[in-house]
Amino acid sequence: MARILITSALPYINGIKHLGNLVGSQLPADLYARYMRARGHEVMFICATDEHGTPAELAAAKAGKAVEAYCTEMHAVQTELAKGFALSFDHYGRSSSARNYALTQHLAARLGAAGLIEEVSEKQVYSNADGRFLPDRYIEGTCPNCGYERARGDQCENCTKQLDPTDLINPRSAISGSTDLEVRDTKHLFLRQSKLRDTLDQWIDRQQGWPVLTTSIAKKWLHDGDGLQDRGITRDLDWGVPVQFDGAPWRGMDGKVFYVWFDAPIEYIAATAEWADANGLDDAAWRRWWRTDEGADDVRYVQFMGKDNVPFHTLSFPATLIGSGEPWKLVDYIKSFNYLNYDGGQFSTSQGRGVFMDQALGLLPADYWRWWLLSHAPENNDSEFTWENFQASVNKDLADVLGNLVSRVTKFCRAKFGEVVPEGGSYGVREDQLIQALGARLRAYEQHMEAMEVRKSAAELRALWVLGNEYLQEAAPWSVYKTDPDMAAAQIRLSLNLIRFYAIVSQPFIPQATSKIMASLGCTDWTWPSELTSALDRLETGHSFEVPDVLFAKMTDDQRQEWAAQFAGERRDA
RNA sequence: GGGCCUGUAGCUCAAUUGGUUAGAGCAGAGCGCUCAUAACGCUUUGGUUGGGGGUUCGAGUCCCUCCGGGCCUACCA
Repeated sequence: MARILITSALPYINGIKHLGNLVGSQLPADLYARYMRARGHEVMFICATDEHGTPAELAAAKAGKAVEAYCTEMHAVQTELAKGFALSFDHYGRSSSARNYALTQHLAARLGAAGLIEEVSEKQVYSNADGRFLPDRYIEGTCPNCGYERARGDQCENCTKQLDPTDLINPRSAISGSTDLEVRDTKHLFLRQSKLRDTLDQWIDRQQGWPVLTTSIAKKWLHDGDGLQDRGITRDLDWGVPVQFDGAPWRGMDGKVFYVWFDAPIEYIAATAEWADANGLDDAAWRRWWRTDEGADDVRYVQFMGKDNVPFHTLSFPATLIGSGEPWKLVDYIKSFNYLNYDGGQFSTSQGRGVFMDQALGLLPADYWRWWLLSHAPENNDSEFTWENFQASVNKDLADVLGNLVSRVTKFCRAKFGEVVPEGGSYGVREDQLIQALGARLRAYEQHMEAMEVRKSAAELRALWVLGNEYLQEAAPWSVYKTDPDMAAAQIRLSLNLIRFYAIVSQPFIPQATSKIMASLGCTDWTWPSELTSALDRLETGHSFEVPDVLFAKMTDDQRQEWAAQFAGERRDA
């Protein structure tokens, strides 16, 4: 039994996440966590809301709420949606927790003591009307290069030229539109990542089998231009972890907070501490996952994230942990994902384009979405959601191949033998062949799951389901029953056990439907079927069950058309 | 501009890293079955692997070039 620490990239607090966000981190992380638990490993699966930063403040202001209250509310909403999608976090924390404040400040102090923090004075644009400093991209104006009137302070979206906010003609606040802007001096802390460049480079080189997407992004940042740049880790904001605190190795940083990207990954650790607190456990309980000197040496740590998160997880966060000089557990494997597009364009939180988590659950049960998203996960390329593809996939895979198999077996049994595992007969050559075929495919499935090959795992799982239909067709118990009821009984006995087998191995993908199957079978033994022969004998003669309701109702053409139209534009309540 | 990824059947994707005749699912066609959610099974039609050139005994895979798609480029997160 191994110990596996799993973190999903933290969803940002400013609204409900769309399906692209979901499939990029939380959902595959959940798949892996569920699988590893099913295999009997000790798993710690951590996620949290990422609550700091300018967008959170603006979203709260837009909602007419104090930022803290807004975040509390949105955290509750996201927690419910996570439950709705059956995401099996051991803890779903908050980056605004007291634990994260303390740990962020602790690590910053350690970095300061190690000479890895530098104070830098900068000039930054301040908006009098908004009463805040503006990040570059929150300043709009006319591009000096192409004349585009809605160029942002960091880059012109029209001509793609890199800009400095002071380059803009007629600059204005993107928040209020105010032109009452001025350049002010402000002091910030920079993390001297450049001093750790070689250390990080060698650390990346030592990693085996990481996705190209992960390593290529890290290498690019390490070697592009002058190499890894130092990074500002503080901001002039109200909401966040205070930079000035007791014991801080710097002065004059009152009123500033740490940059959201500095404290967010630290929340992985802090959330584990929150987990311990929530369960009445002591510090040793969480430290054995994170401190290599306190038991984390044998932990395997896997992170899941979209590709936009990679630089922070391959460079900044490791720099923070390594630079602290303390024996924190570093990530062992980073599984990164490309983007999921929506019907010819990008999902967009700001534009309300695509299907969002709350809306999805309002249309269909979570398993439909889980299955489609995971079986089409954007592992090698960006992938695309279309309603046609979604309908075809879930109807065929879930309703026809799996759901209908459960239905035909249980209903046939009820009709001929009653709702009880029938006795009589014995397994023959055909049954042995089935068990052999199942074993081969199960091993392939296990290997893909271990390797976090999500799409391949889904394909292999589906192939396992197909074996059941093939067997049933060949065995034809409805026909055999007429001349040899005992043999038909044996065939159905195996088929009922086969359904249980499918429930167990499919659980990581479709936990809600598989729970229904197991409940119908009156079985609570979810032991992974490593020993196939005995696993397929688990439901014994005389064991009673109930025919389940239709597991997966099909998505109709009318629904598809209605939903495609409904989600063609922007969401109205955004 | 620079970097990375990518282009394979009508659609969505594979191809053990250069090795026999490029494979699956869906869609299409034909047959079978009648237990089942008009479900299932069997058979089958689809490919000059984006175009062109090169290396090699051998290229989907490596190199060059052109065309198309995507992402990143450090103050959104």
